[in-house]
Amino acid sequence: MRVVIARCAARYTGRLSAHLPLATRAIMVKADGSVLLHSDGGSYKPLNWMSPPCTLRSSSVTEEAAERGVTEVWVVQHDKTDDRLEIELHEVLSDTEHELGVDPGLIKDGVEAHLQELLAAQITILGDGHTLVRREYMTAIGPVDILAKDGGGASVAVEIKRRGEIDGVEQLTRYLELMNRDPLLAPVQGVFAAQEIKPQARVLAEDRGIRCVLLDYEAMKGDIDLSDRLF
Amino acid sequence: MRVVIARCAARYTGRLSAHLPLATRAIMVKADGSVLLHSDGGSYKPLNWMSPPCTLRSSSVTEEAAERGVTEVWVVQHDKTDDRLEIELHEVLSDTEHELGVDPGLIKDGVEAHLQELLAAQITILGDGHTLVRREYMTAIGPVDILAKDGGGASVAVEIKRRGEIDGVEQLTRYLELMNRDPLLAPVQGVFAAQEIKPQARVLAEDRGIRCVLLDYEAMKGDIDLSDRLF
DNA sequence: CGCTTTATGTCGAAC
DNA sequence: GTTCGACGTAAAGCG
Repeated sequence: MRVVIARCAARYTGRLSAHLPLATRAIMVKADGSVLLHSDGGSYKPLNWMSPPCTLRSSSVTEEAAERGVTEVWVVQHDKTDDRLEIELHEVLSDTEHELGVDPGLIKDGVEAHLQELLAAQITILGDGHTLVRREYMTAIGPVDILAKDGGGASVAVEIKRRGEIDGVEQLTRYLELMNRDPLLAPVQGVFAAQEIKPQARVLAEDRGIRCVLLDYEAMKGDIDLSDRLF
Repeated sequence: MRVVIARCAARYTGRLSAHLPLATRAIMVKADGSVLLHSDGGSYKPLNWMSPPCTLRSSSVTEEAAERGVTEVWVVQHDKTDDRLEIELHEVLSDTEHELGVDPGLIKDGVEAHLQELLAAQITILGDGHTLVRREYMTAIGPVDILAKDGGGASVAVEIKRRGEIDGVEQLTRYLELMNRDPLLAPVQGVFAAQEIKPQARVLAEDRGIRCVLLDYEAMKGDIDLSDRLF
C-alpha cells in the first residue's frame, strides 16, 4: 500500500462526471491498483476513488498543466468499464509505501444468522412447549426466519433482528398477513425477537398483536457452549 | 490526518459484533476523530471503521494483552450511540501526521438531474415540434422525469438515465402502463433517453415500442452555454 | 429535526 | 455471469 499526502485536484468520469478542486488530501493506492482520495473529515467514503480492477498510469504533464503548477498526472482507468479517474499532483508532501500482505478479513459474530441458529436450538425461549418447525420457512414473499408451534400446536412465525426497529415489524406483518391466508397454517402468531427492541417498534408490534421477545445473545451462546460440553 | 501502518487486531460492537484477526493494516485517523482500518485490497470501504462524531482514547494495556504482544490499545467510542471500535496495536511500522485543512468537496457535473434540466431546456432534441409540459410529472407510482407533447399534440413520457439499463426501461414501462389508462393523457409515447444505452436495454425498449434517444451531454451543455452568451 | 430518496452505493448469495 | 436483497448502508434533499 502506497500512501501519498499531496496537494491535488482530480476529475472523475464514468457513471457521472465530477471534479475535485485543488486541496491537500491523502491518496491511498492499494496493491490491487485501486485508488482512494480522502479528505480529513467526512465518512469512511473517499471524496473520489477507483475500484478494482483498474490500472494506474503516470501520464505526461502538458505545458499548460505545468504552468498551473502540476508536477505529475495520474490516470486511473477501470479495466472493464470506461470509468476513469485523473489526479493532478501539485505538491507531494509525503509518499510512503508498505507491504501489508493478505488480510484475513472481517469476521462477523452477532449477525442475525447466528441469533437465528441459537434461537432455533433453544426454541423454548419462546415459551414452554414450543417446538421448531423449520428455519427459513419459505413464503411467496420471502423466508420467515423461524416457523415454530406453541404448546397448543398453533403456528408461530418469528422474525429475528439484532436491533428491532419498525421495518422489522413491517416485514413480519407482511409475512403474517400472507401466512394467515393459508388454512393449513392459520392462525399464525407473530413473534418479534431481537437483542434490542426500539420503543416505537415495540409499540407498533404490540398494537398489531405481535409478541416481543428480547434475546440475550451471550446467555444463548453460553447455553449452547454448556450443552456442547455436556455431550 | 494521521496515518498509522501497524500490525493490529480489532473488535467492533454496535449494530453488529465483529472482529479482525491480527494482520498488517493502514489505520487512518481523521481530524474529526473518525477512524478507518484499511487492508491492501478490496473497495473503498474499510474493513472496519468508526464514523464521526466519535472520540479516540488510548486505553491501558492489560497484562494479559501485553503477553499477546499488544503494545497499545485504542478505543474509539461513538459519541451518540453505543458503537465502539477497539484496536489492539501489536507493532507500529509507521506513524505520520499531516495537516490537510478543509476540503472544498466533490463537485458533480453530470448527474441525472442536470441531464433532465438540459433536456427540458432543449426539448426539441426529442424531435421538431416537441414542447415541454413539465419536469417531474407526478403519477401515483412516482414522478416521470419529463412529460412533453410531440408536434401532433400527443403525450410523450421521457425517462432519463446517464446509463440506460434494463431497470430504467422497466421503470418507464410501469409509468406508461399507468399513464395510458388516463384518458386525458393516452396515448402516451415512451422515450428512453440516456447518454449511453446498453444493447439489452435498447432491445427491450424497442420491443415495447419505446423510442431510444442518445443524449450528448457535452453538446447539450455547450448549446446552453452558447444561448447564455447570446442573451 | 425527522423522513424519503439516491448512490460512481458496496457486498454477498442465490439462480 | 447475472440478479436480488441487505447493509454498522451513508448522504442529500425536503417538509
